[in-house]
Amino acid sequence: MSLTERQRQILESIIKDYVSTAEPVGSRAMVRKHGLSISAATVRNEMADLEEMGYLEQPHTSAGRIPSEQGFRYYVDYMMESVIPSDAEIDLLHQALDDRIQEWNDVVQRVGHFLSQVTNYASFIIVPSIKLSQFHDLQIIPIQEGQAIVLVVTDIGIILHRRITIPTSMTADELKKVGNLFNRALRGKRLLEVKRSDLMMLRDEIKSRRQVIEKTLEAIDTLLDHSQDDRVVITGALNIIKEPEFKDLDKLRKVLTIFEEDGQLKDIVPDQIGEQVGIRIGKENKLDDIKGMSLVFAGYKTGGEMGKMGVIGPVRMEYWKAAGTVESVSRIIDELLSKRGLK
Amino acid sequence: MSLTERQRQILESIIKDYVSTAEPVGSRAMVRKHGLSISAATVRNEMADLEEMGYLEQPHTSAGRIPSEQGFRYYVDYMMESVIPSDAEIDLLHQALDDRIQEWNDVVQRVGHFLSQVTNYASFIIVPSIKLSQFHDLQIIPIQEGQAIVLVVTDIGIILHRRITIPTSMTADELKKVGNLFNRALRGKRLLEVKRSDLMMLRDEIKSRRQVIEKTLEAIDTLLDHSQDDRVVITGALNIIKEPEFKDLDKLRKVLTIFEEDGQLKDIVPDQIGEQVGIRIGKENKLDDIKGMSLVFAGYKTGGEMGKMGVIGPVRMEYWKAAGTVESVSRIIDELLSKRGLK
DNA sequence: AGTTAGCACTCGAAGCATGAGAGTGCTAAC
DNA sequence: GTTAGCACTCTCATGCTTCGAGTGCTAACT
Repeated sequence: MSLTERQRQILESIIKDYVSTAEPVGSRAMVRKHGLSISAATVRNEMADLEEMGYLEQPHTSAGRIPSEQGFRYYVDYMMESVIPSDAEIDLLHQALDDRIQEWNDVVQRVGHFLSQVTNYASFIIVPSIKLSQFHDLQIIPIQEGQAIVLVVTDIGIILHRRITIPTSMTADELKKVGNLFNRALRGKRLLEVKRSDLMMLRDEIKSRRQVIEKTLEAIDTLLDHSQDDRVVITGALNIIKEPEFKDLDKLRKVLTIFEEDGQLKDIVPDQIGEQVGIRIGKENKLDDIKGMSLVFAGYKTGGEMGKMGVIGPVRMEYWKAAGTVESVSRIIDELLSKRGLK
Repeated sequence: MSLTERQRQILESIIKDYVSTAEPVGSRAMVRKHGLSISAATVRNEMADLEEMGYLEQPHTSAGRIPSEQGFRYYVDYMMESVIPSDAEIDLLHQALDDRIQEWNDVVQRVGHFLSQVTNYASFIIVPSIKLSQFHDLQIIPIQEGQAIVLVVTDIGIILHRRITIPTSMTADELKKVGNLFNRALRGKRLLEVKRSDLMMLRDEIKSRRQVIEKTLEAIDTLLDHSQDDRVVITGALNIIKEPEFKDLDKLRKVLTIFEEDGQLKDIVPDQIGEQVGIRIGKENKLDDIKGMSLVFAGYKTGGEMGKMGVIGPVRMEYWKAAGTVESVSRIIDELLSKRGLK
C-alpha cells in the first residue's frame, strides 16, 4: 500500500515541522505555514489515512499529529535527501586534522567534536581494539642503568610503549638483538595472537637474554590488557540536554549514564556494518534504555579492521543532516587513514 | 561573638539533616529526630539567634531553617571532623593503582574514578603541564626506511613519542649520535625551556644530520604544542544530576558545560595550594557560574610541580566525607609518585 | 533568667474547577 | 474528490481553596 504524492508531501511537511518544533502539527497550522493549495479539511482526511497506515500518530485525540517511528522510517528509506556539510564545515574538519596530528587519540577527539558540533547531537566513535592490529616492529631501548623501554609499532603506525627493568649487564646491542628475535617471530601477526607458546623457542636463549624476553612478554601482555577491547569516545553528550524530550530528568539520567559507561554504547551499534550510513530509529534499537533515541552511524576502515562512528539523538532527529555529516566524515577518515599509516 | 555549646549542637544537627535531606529543617522535626532533651520552642529561640548571627537562613517565613554558607564555613572551620575512607575503600584504590599501571593517564583515570565514587560528587584532577617536566633522555629510533621515532623521557618517567621522516641514508648509529647531542644539550632542563636558540650550536653539523636535528626539534615542538597547558580530567560528572539543587535544567546545563570545557575548571581552583585540603564554599568561588557549588581540593607533588585534585558538588555537601577522602587520596598519590619515577 | 506550652499567623504545595485554544471527525454541500 | 461548518474533545493555564508544617510571640512555669 504505497503513498500518493500528496500523502508523501504531507508526511514530509509534518516531519520537518515536528523535528524543528517538537510540537504535534495540526492540519490548519500546517496549511497556513506551508502555503499549501489544499484545505485543512483535506489535509485532515489524508492525515487520518496516514495514521491508519501507521505513519502518523496522535498524542491525544485533540492534538495534532506527529510522525510515528514507522513514519520516520518511511521518510528515511524512500524520501530523504541527505544534506552534506557545507564546504566551510568540511574545511574546518580538514583543518582540525592537519598533518601534524599523529596521535590517533587526537584524531578521534577532533572528529568526534566535529560530528557533534555540526549535527548538534552527541557523537560516538568506536575504535577497534588495538589487539586486532598487526605487529609491525618491536624495539627495546635502554634509557638508563637497568631500565629500558619496549616500543611496539603496529601496522597503522600506532605506537605503544612500556618501561621494563633489565639486567644491568645488558648492552644496547644485545637488547637490539632480542628485539630482532621478537620481530622475526611476530612481524605481520595480530597482536591478539601473540601467545607465549608461539615464543617458546625464544626461551632457548642464554639466561640474561631470557630475562629480557620474559620482561618484554610481560610488557606486551600488559599493554594488551590495558588497551580495553574497543574504545568508545563520546563527544557533545550535553547536546541532548537541549532536546525537549529530555526535560524529564530521569530519562536524561538514563541516557547520560549510558554515555558515561562507554561499554554500553559499543553493544548498541550493530556489528555488521559497512561504510554505508545506517540508521536505527527508536525501538529498532535493541537496548531498552535507548529505545527512545535514534542512531545514525557508519563504519570506517582502519588497518583491516572496521571502526564505527556516528551520532545519537532523539527520534525526532534531523536525519538528513546527520546522515550527510556521518557519511562525509566517514569518507574523510578513510582517506586520511589510507594516506597515513606505515604501509 | 562565639557560639554556646548548645548552639553549636543545633547548628551541626541542622547541617547534618539538611545535607542528607535537602529540606529546610524545622524546630519540632529536629527535636523529634535527634531526641534532644530540650523543647522545640527553645530550639526556635536558638535558631532565631543563629539566624541573626548569619549562620542560618530561612527560605520563607514559614519554612524551616537551612544553614547559610557562613554556617557551613563555621562548621568546616571549627567543628568538622573529617571522615576518612574505610580500609576497604582504601584497599580498592591501592588495588586500582597496582604496580603494573605505568601510564600516567590510567593513574589519573582511576584516581578520579575513586574520588567520585567514594564521595558521590564529581571529581577533578589537574595534571600540571608536561612542559614543566624536566628533560631526561631523548632517543631517535629508526623503525623503517626513512622513518624514525623520537622518544622523549621526562624526569618522572613520562614517555612522549612522535614519528619523523629521516633521510634514507641515515644509519641507526648516526641517529643515536644525534640523540646524544640533544641529551648533552638538554638533560635536566625543563621541556618548556627547549628553545631553538639554545640549540644553535647543533646547526654546525653535517647536512644529513642537520635535517634530522631539524625534524627532531619540530617533533619536540609539536609534542609540547599538543600537550595543552594543564590537563583537567573530570570524572563522575553525572553525580551532580542526582542532587536536587540541579533539578532546574538550566543550572544543570551550566554546570555540565563548565565540566565539558575543562579549561574553565582550571581557573576555578586556587593557584597557591598546599597539600592541605582546601575548601571553597559557594560564593567564595570566583567564577559566577559556580557560586552555587563547593570545592574540596588538595595539591599533590609530581616531579617538582604541583598538581591539583578534588571534588566539586553542591554547597549542601558532605564536607566531612569529601575532605577526608581528598586528603587520603592526595597522600596516597604522593607516596605513589615518590616511589615511581626515574630518579 | 531561662525554658516551655499554647496559639494565631504565614506561606508553599497539592487538589480542583473553570475557561480558552487548538485540533479533530463528521456531515452536507460544492 | 474537495471543502466549509460545527459540535466535540482534550490539554494547559489560571485562580481558588484547603492542608500542613513551621514560625514568632506571649504568658506561665521552674
